[in-house]
Amino acid sequence: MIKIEALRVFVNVAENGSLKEAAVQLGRTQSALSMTLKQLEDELGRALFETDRKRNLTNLGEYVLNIALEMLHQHDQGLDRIERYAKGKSGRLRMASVPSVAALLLPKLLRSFLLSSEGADIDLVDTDSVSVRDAIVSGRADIGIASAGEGMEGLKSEVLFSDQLYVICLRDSELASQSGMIEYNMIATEALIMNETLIQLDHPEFLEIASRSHLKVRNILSLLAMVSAGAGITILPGLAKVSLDENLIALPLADKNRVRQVCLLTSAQRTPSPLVDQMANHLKTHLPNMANEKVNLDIKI
Amino acid sequence: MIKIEALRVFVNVAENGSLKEAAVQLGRTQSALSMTLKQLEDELGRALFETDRKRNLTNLGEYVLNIALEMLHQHDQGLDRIERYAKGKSGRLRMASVPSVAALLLPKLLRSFLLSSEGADIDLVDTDSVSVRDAIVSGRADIGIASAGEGMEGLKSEVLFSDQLYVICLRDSELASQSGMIEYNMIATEALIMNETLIQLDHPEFLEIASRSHLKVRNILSLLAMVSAGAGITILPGLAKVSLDENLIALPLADKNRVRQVCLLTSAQRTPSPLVDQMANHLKTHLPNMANEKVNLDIKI
DNA sequence: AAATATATTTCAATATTTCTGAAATTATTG
DNA sequence: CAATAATTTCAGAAATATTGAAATATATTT
Repeated sequence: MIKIEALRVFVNVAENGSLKEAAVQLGRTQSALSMTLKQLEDELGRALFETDRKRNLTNLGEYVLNIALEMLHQHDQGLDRIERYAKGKSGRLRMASVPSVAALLLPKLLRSFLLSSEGADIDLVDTDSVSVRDAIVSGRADIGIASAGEGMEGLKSEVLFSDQLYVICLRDSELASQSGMIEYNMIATEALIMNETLIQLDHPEFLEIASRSHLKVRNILSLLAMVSAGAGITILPGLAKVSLDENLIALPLADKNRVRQVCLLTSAQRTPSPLVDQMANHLKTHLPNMANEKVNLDIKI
Repeated sequence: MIKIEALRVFVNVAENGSLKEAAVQLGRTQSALSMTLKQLEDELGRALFETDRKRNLTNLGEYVLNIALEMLHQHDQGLDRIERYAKGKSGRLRMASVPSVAALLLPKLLRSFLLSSEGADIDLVDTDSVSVRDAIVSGRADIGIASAGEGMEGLKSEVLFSDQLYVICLRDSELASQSGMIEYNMIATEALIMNETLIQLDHPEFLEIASRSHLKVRNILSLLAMVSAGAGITILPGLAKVSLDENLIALPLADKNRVRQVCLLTSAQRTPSPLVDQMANHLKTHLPNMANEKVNLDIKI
């Protein structure tokens, strides 16, 4: 059986025109190469070189050189593809993320990820947490970033970071003049504009306030515009408040138990592709710090 | 280092969904395959199958299966091409032959040769012996069939068969009524039409006769037409006389020493391609018999 | 053309890799 | 949960590949 390594030896010797040189390059003895070539010639039934000096190829040698070059190229390329894929450096990765993370943290994170993995294709979709979970369960996405929630059927979830909640109101409002954390009773009389994050909040006092709200806005820009226009106040996770209008202010909520848990989601059924693992690790090691930096940086402003 | 044989094992196991089956097909023990796969997974750093039962592939397994199938196909095809070429079953072969052999013997011979060697391309050119030799020396042809002659510089030559010479004359001529072999003195008074073969004839008596000839015709059909028309007689090798006109007859020449030697010619410089060797062997084993059959068959008619 | 230098092959010992058979372990199925 | 089937593990055996030294062959120089 002709071995690919024998062809590699032959190509090397043929291109060097000498066993000696090839032996150095391949890190083997002359005699090892000599025997390999002999065996190859035996298997072909004819000589590959005109004399035992390896300067000139026979007709067969020329032919084998051509084919072998092609074979080795294809072979090495195939192995490279397999190895890159196995190391999570190539492949297709479909991500789904809530908008705040997608907009504020992922751009920088994905840039660094793509630098280390030439050949990876990433599709990023941003939607609300429910849709993110659904995308993972149904197989439309490989990896998700969303707040913790019910319906964890078939999902593997891991907390990436916790996001403190803030009350967003007009800078010149009465509420803004309060010092310290905001207790629920302090916003009991305010008009609360609901949003997706708040649906998870289950503190009894809050539920009471929420039940009196008649406005729910999904899109963050619209939500903040509403607050700017004096339509009421809202509550948002720290990340979502990074670029507030001049006339708005974010006041930390006193209830430290009710925070948004931002989770990494993957399918519990299928084994992750190497690229998914790679990305999961990348997210787990970098996202928490990035989130903290982002939120703290903003607080100081 | 990932070995091609490990990929072959993997593909076989993945397609069978079981080690047991694959072990039978590959003629190896289960444990051998198990170890090969383990080693492959170690090299990739991750599992190829979901469990140790080989029914379901991981994401990586699927990917490797696809690439490996392609790699194995290319590899096996490459080896096949090399082996076919080495065995003289493929390649390009340029032949040059004198017309008599090309027209009477080669059709059948090439047909049988091509049957045993799918993938061989043959170019056949027919010209006179001098041009055949030139084509070989100059590298325009790989193998030649021509009568022996001077200018053997750079040529390797081997006699394939000897061709008895015949006098060709009108059936109702005076010469035709002679019984037995034809001696030179019997044609001394005839008008001799020269042709390429006769240039090699160096018997003194013949040279004398030839010196009185004023007509040389190269093309055999024209030559025979001349004789038919009563322009004179000529002398041809046995092979050339296989399909004489009704009104012509071939009489064997008495001078047994002056025969046409039909030779196999190859270059003495370059090593022959496997296909050249193959064809040379084919010619050496089959042409002599075919030539005899052809000539004898004709004599009985 | 002999002498010297260079390259390759050969050979037997050794190292490495691969394979096997039996026992142990792990999944699957009724 | 037992019974069966499949796979893994392990140590020894077999097959392959590699080495170093000597022999042989080929180039170069004088």
